[in-house]
Amino acid sequence: MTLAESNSARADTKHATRHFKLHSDGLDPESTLDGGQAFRWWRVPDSEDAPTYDGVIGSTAVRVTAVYDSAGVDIAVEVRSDDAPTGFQAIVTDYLGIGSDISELRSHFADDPCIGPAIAGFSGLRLLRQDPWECLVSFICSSTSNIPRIKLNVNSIARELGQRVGSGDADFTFPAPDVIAGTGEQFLRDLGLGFRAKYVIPAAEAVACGGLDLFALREASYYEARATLVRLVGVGEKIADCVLAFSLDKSEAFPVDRHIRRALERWYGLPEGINNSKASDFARERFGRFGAVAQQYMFHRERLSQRANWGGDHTVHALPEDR
DNA sequence: GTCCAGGGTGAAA
DNA sequence: TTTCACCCTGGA
Repeated sequence: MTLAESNSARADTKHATRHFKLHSDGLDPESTLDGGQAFRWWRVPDSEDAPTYDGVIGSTAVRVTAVYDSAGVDIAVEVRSDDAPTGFQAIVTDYLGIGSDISELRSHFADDPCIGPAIAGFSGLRLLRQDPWECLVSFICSSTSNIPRIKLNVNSIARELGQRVGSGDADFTFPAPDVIAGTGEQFLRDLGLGFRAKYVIPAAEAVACGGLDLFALREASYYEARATLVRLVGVGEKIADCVLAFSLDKSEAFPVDRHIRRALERWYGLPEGINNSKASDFARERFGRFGAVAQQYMFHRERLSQRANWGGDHTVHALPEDR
């Protein structure tokens, strides 16, 4: 759903349910919402017992909590905006990737040297289905950056140019392409985007004028969609693959960055120094339509292995267990 | 305080 | 195919 659609839907209902639960089959909010797919989710302080995140989906501010009950882990959603669009429960379900069958990934790759142990010990990581425009800008911002800074940049854009939809510090919509296009490169530089500012503006103009229809890429083939995205200045294969995987339904996309390349070299014997494009080809060949989710498990594992308290033996024992 | 790495890309060599 | 500049923030 586009921002415009969600805004018009919003006018229809003023009385959406403010609290609801979703059967998520064990979704883990931390790794899914704050694991590097999306950059506008914030951990609610002191929520160790029930990991809780605040964020905005479309034009609605929400609070997402992992609930542990007798039926297993489930997800509780609280609407923090004044109202929510019709069918908001379905919108959240869609956004969170609930319904994707993780058991199929397990059965196919249980014996995989890298992600086998990861999915055996930890099945809560899901692929989000984000808004393509926000996703595109987020990953343009990711170039030679780090996750804290990407979050800073993307949230600065929302705070300065989006509409307020809640009382929290980060409760803003992500601004539409024409709004961003109307500001200019210097404005984004002043927000701290650095050289990435000169990539965001042309992308915003292309989407705003209709020259680039991001939603149409959901219907296109993987290679066709990737070729389209890569035409944007500042969007190479890695960033295109992230947008394709996290917002455009391309489950075979396999973004390769320095971490993933290192993992592929270590676990699958790829020659050291192989270029990212070839590494991505190898992974797509190996993982097929599970590429995108496999890459997330790989990325998650690499991140954990770098944290001191997770040790460095890279075994299943170094991974968090299902609760 | 300094130093350095960080979910890359595009242009030049 | 390889090398380098591009911005600048957070953490060591």
